[in-house]
Amino acid sequence: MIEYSFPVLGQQIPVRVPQAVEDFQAFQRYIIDRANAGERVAYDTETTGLATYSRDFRIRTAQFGTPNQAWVLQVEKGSDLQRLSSWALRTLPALSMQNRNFDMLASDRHLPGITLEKLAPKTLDTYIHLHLSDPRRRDQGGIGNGLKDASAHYVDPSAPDTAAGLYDEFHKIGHTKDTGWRHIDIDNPLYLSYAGGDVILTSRLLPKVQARVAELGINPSLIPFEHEVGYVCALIERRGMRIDREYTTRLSAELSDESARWAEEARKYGVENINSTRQVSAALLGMGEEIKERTAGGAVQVDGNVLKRLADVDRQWDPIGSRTPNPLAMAILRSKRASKWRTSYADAMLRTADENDRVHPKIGALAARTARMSISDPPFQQLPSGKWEVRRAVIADEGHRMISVDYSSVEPRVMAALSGDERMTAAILRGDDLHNLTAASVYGPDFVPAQRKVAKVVQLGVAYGGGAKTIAAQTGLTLPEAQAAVRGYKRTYPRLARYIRSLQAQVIRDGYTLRTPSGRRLVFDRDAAYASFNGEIQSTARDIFAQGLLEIHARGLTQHVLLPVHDEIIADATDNEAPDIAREIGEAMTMTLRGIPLGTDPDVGGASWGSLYMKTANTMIDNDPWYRANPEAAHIAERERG
DNA sequence: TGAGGCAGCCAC
DNA sequence: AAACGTGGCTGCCTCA
Repeated sequence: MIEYSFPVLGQQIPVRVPQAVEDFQAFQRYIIDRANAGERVAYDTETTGLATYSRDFRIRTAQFGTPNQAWVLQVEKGSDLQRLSSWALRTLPALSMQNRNFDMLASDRHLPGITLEKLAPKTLDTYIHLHLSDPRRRDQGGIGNGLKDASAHYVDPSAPDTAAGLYDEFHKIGHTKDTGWRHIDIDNPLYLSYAGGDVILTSRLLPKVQARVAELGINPSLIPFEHEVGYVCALIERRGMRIDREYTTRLSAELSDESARWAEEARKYGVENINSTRQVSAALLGMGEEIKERTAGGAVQVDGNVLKRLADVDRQWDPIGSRTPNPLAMAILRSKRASKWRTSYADAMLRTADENDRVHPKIGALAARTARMSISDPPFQQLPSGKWEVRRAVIADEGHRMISVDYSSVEPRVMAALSGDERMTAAILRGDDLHNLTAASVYGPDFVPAQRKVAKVVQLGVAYGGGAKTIAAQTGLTLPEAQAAVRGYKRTYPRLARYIRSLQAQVIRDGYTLRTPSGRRLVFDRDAAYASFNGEIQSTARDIFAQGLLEIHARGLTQHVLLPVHDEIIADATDNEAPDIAREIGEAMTMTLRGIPLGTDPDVGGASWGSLYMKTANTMIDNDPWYRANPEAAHIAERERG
C-alpha cells in the first residue's frame, strides 16, 4: 500500500493508494463497512480534462473518502481498477460529490456498468447546498462555490489549495494548468495526495453546508428540487445534440473568408488588427470621426454601438441614411461578427463534437446568482438569433424535426404576479397587449407605434432596474421625455411602482438579501439594491422554468429534450410525433403563478434548429435539406408558418 | 510564456 | 436622485 497524507485542521489525514491484492481487499472492507453503516462517502474523479465526450477523455483516478481517510484508485492503470471503482459506486448506499454532474457523467460514460440513473438518487451535491446558501460567485462578493473556496470557508482556511498546488507541479514537468491534468505522472505523490484531499474536504464540507442551509431558513424542499433539476439536465447533457458536420465545416470556411475579406478592407485604412481597439479608435479619429464614448477604463470606446453610429446603420444593420457611412466602421463590424461566429460557435461545435457528431453542451443547472442556468462548451444559450445561419448547424436526430416551446412573455407576468398590480393583472387576464395599454395610458388613445415601442422599452427598463437615462439612450428620446415616460408607466401601474420601492427598502433592511417566493436566498451588492426587483423576477422565472422541466420529466418527455434556454425548451421528435410532442411539452410547462396563467408557445420546425429562425417558409424550404428531401413537407411548413 | 484583467459581443 | 439584470467566451494587452 502506498500511503500519503493530506493536512486538515492540523491533522495528517491518511490517503491510501492501493497497489497489491491485499490493498484492494482493504479497500473493499472500507467500502463494505461504510455500506453496512449506511455512511455517506465522498466521491471524486481526476480526469484528463473537462471535455467528457471528447475522444481522448479518460478518468485517471477515482477517489472515495470520509472525513478521516481517503482512497485513491488509479483507474487508468487497468480495467481491474475500473471495475473496482464501479463496484464501490454500486455498493455504497449514499454518496456526496462537489458539482456532481461532472463526475456522474464522466463515470456514466467511462466506468463499466455505471449509469446516471443509478448514481443520481443516492448522491448529494455540496455545490447545490453552497449555491443555496450564497448564490454569488467569489468576484461578486460570495465565498466562492468551488471546492477550494468553500473548504477554506467551512472546513479549514489553511487546507492546501489542491488545484493551485498542482499547477506548480504541472509547471515543473513543462505543462500548464490546462494540459497538466492529462500529463502528470499517475504516481506523482502530490497529485495523489491532493486527489485524496478533495474527497476528505468534500465529506467534511457536506454537513457544514447542510447546517448552513438550515440555519439560513432556506426552503428545505429546494434541496431535492435542485438535485432533481440537475439530474434532468445531466440526462439532457448526456444525450447531446447532433451537428451537421458538413454544413458547419463549410460555414466555418465561409466565415473565415468573410472575416479576412473585411479585415483586408480595414487594412486600407491603416488598421492591421481589427481586434485591437486601440488601432481601431486611432484610425477612426484619424479619419476625423468624433467619438465621445469612453470605456470604464477611460479608453475611446469602439464597441458595436459606436461603430454602428459611424457606419450609419441601425441595430439590425439596416442603413439609416442620416450621414455618409464610414467604410472602416462597417468593415470592422462585418469582420468581427464573422470572426465571432466562426470561433465561438462554428469551430466550437466542430471541436467539441463527439465521434457521432453530437455536441454535449455543459448545462450549469444552478449557475447565476439568480439561479438561472448557464450553458458552455459550446455556449448554446447565446447562438445568434437574428439570423439563422449558425443555428442551422444544429440538427435533429435522423428523421426528426426540431421543436421549440417557450413561455409567452413570462417576465411581465411574473412582474404582475409578484407585485399584485391590479391593472397589469387585469390586462394579462383579459389577454390585452400590455404595451398598448401602457402607451394608451401614457400618451392617450391615439398613441402612435413609436410610442408603443417606448412603452415596451420602459417595461424592460423597469424590469432591469434601469432609469430614464438608459431609456433615453435606447429610444432616442430626450431625458425629460424619457422621465415623463417612466412617470407615466408608474402612474399606469401604481401598485407595481409601490412594490418595487418597498422591496428595495426591505432588501436594505434585511442586509441586502431577499427571499424569493420559492424560498431561495438572493444576495445583492451594497450599491445595487435597485437590482433586487430584477433579481426577484429573474430568479422566480428560472424556478418556474425548472418546475416546468421537472413536469416534462414526470410526463416521460425528457428523451425529447435537447436543451434548456432560460424560458425555452429545445426538443425534437419524429416527423409524425413532433406536433403532439410539442403540444405535450407545452402543456407540461403550463402553470399559474398567484392566479396568473403562464402559457407556452409550442413551435415545430424542420430538420435544423435554424429552421425555427427562418423568416418565411420559402427561405426555410430553400435552405433546409430536410425540406428538400421531403417535398411533401413543404406544404406543411407553408401552412404552419404562413 | 502563462495567467488574468479589460474590452467587446453573443444570448435571454 | 439615480442606479438596466444574468451569463460564456475570444482576443488584446500587461504583469510577473
